[in-house]
Amino acid sequence: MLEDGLAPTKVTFLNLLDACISISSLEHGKLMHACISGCGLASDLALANALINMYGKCGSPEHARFVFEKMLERDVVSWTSMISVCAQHGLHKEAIKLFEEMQTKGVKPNRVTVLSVLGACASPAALAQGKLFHQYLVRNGFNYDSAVGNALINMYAKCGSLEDACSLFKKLAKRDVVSWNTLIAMYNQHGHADAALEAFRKMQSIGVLPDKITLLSLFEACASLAALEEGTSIHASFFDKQQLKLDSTMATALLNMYGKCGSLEDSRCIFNSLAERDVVSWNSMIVTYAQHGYGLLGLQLFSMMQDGYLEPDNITFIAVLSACSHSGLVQEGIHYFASMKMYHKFIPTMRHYGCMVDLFCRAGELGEAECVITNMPFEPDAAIRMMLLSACRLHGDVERGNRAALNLLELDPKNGAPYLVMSNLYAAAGLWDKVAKLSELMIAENVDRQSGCSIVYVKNKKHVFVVRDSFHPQKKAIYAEVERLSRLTKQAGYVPDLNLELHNTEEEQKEKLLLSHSEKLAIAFALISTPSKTTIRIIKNLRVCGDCHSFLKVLSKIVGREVVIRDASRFHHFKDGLCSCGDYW
DNA sequence: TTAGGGTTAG
Repeated sequence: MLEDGLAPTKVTFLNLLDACISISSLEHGKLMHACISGCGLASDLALANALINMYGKCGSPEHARFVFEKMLERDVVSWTSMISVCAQHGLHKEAIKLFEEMQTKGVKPNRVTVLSVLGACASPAALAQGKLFHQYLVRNGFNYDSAVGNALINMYAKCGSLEDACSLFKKLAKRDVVSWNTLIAMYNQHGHADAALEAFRKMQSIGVLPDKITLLSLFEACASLAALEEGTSIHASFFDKQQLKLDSTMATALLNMYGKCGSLEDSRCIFNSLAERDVVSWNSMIVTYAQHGYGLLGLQLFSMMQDGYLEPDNITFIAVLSACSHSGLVQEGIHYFASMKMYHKFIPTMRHYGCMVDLFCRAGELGEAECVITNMPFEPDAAIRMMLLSACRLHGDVERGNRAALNLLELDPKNGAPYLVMSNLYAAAGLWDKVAKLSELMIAENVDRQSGCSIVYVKNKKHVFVVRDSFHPQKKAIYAEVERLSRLTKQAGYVPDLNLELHNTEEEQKEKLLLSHSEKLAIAFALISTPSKTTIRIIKNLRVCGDCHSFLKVLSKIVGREVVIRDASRFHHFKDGLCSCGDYW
C-alpha cells in the first residue's frame, strides 16, 4: 500500500492495531504508534483509545497509561479503556481511582465502565473494594442490568466469597447462560467439580441450553473427577448430534479430559483429529504423555512441535520437564532446563524449579534436589518442600526428612501431611518411639489429617473406599473377594511387602492391614461389579502404595484385566503383569 | 474504539 503511494487513513490504523492485538505483538504495536504520530493522527480520539486498548492487550499497561496521560480530550471510552487495562493487569486500586477521577471530571460511567471495574475487583485482594463498589451499583441502579448481575457474581466468586456469589445468583431476576456458566466455573475453580456438574443438570432441567463455555467448564469438571462416562456422554450428546464445531480450545479441553480420565487413546485421537494445533494443544498432549509415563513420546512430540515452527511457551517447558521426571530421564531434564534458559531465553519460574526438584527426587538424587531448592531464586513453597519430604520417605533418608519436615511446619503448622510422612519414615526405619511421640504431637496440635481414599465409578455411580472400610453395603462380598485375590496373587508370585505396613504389629496382622488398603478394596469391588475383560479405573487421592502396586501388577495378569490408577501425581496402567510406569514413580 | 462466563502446568 505504501509502495503504491497510498496514504493510510484512520480506518487503516484501527484495523492494523486490531491485527497487533490478534498476534499479541507489542513490537508491531509500537511501530504502529510511531506511524500514527508520523502521519499527524496522534490527536485523533478514536485512535488514541484504540492505542490504549492495544497496549493493554499486548501486555504493556505502562504504555497504555502514557497514551492516556497525553490525551488532550478524553471521552467515556478513553476512561473505560484505561480502567479495562488496569483490570487485565490486576491493578484494582488504580481502576477504582480512575473510576472516581472520571466522575470528578464530569464524565458519566456507562454499563461497560462498571463491568470493567467489576473485572478489576475480581481477585481476593480486592474484596473490600468490590463490596463498596457493589453498594455504589445498587445506589445508582446498575444492578438491574443482567450483565452487571453476572459480573457481580463472578467478582464474589473470584474473591473467594462463595456464599455471597451463591446468594446473588439465587436473587437474580433472570438467569441466562452466562449466569450459569459463572456459577459452574466458580465451583470448578474452588475444587467443587461435583457441584459444577450438579449445577449443569439443574440448568438443563429448566431448559437453559449450554454454550461453548459451559461445555469447556464441564469437561474441566469431568477431568478433575476422572468421570470418564459422564465426560464421554457430554462429548457425544453435544458434538455428534448437535454439530457444535470442535475448535482448538474445545479440542484441548476434551483431550485433557480424556487424558485425566485415564484414556490416553481417546486423548491422542482428539489430538490427531485437530486441523490446527496451537501451543496449548501441544502442551496438553505432552503433559498427558508425561502423566501416563510415556516421557519419550512426550519429548518426541516436543521435537515435532518445533519442526512445525511453533514456538514453545513457558508451560511447554513445564510439560517437557515433567515428561523427563516421570520417566527417569534425568540427563535429558537437565539438558532441557539449560536450553530453555540459553536458547529460548526463558526465565525459569518457581514451577520450573519445582519440576527440577521433582526430577531429582524421583530419581533418588536427594542431594541434588536439596541443592536446587537452596540455590533457586525463590523462597520454596510448600509443594516443593513436600516433594523433598516424600522422596526422603521413599528413600529412607531420616536426617534430610527431618530438615524438610521442620521447614514445612514453619510454613503451615496445621498441615497434617508432613506429620504423616515423617511418621511413615520413622516407622519404616523402626523408630517406633518417635512414631508414638509424633502421634501425641498431632493430637496436641490438632492438625488436619488427609486420609487416603480410592474411588471407582460403576454405572456412573461413585464408590469411595478408605483403609479398613466398613461403610460399603457390599463389604462382606468385597472382603471375601480380597481374600480370594490374595490367595491367587500369592500363588502367582506376589509377596506382601510388610515393610510398607507402618504399624508396630505382628506380621500376620500387618498382612491383614495391607489387604485392607483402599486400592485393594476398590479393585475387589470393581471386579465383582463390572463385566469381565473391561478396563477398571481407580482414582486415588494420595500416591499409590508400593505393596498395592506389586499386587495390582500380578492381579492384572491373572484376571486378564487392564487396571488404570490415577494417583495424586500420575497414571499407572497395569496390564499383563506390568505397569506403564516401569516401577519408576 | 471500551464489556459479564472458558482450555494446558511441578
